[in-house]
Amino acid sequence: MNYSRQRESIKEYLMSTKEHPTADIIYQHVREEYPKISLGTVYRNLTLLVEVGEVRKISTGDGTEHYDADTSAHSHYYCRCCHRVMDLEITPSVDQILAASSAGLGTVESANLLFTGVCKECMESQN
Amino acid sequence: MNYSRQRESIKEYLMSTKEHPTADIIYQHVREEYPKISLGTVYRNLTLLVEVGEVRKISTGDGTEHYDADTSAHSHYYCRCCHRVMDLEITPSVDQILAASSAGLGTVESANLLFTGVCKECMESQN
DNA sequence: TTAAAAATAGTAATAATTACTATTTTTAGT
DNA sequence: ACTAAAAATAGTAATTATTACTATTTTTAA
Repeated sequence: MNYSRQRESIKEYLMSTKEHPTADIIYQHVREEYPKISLGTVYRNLTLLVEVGEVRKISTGDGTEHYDADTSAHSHYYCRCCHRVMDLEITPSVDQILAASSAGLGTVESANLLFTGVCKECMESQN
Repeated sequence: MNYSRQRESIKEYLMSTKEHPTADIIYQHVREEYPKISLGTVYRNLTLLVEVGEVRKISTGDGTEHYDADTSAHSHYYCRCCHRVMDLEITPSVDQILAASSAGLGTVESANLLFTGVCKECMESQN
């Protein structure tokens, strides 16, 4: 994998935010630095970065994928109302991961725990 | 929500399988009983059933959603090679769920733990 | 039995993502 | 620095999953 400024910019933006943005949001931001970048480039690089483990993909089921440059073990909280993804410090316990990998299933490359609910802000604006 | 034979057939098929099928697979199966059912009907009913809590949606990030009529607390193992979703008996611990709901985030309606890796069968066929 | 409400089939539309290709950028060796 | 091969890009077209729309059919409750 060769260096590319566009990929660096994508990484930089992702590392600077805690928003767990979608490909399109990332595109909009990177466009400020590289106005000619194409959405395909964003997608291709996100896929690459996920493959080499520098970025995490978060699937909430809301119709589009979210991305996170924080690859440390942590979980997420998804609000089905405002569609935001927030960090949680808790992580799947080692017990659980071991139970899975020793269950004879195969390799376990990642374990993601996703909580879904309605966040405080959304409840206050009574949706 | 009124009764419909198509919705019953969807539920019936989902309850009969452990395959965690996608909307399209469900469509193909229900079509054997109701050849005129449309894919839109499958989608609409799946969305409804998820809303009332009779069906679980499983987002693996493989480009399409998977569905499961087993709503008991359990986790899943996803093989990124053959794209199958398998059941795991382990569930997110009560501690984790409480930690999340008491973290002042909002309501916690569901907690899903998803393991991803390469399953035994796929490793044997050396992919 | 009947009329209102809900659901359906069939089709069109949308939105996210991937594929393709000619051009540009990066890299490794000179 | 110079250059050729390899990799990456922009721009666009194509694909795929999902949703929206509408005229017709089914379900339900009186």
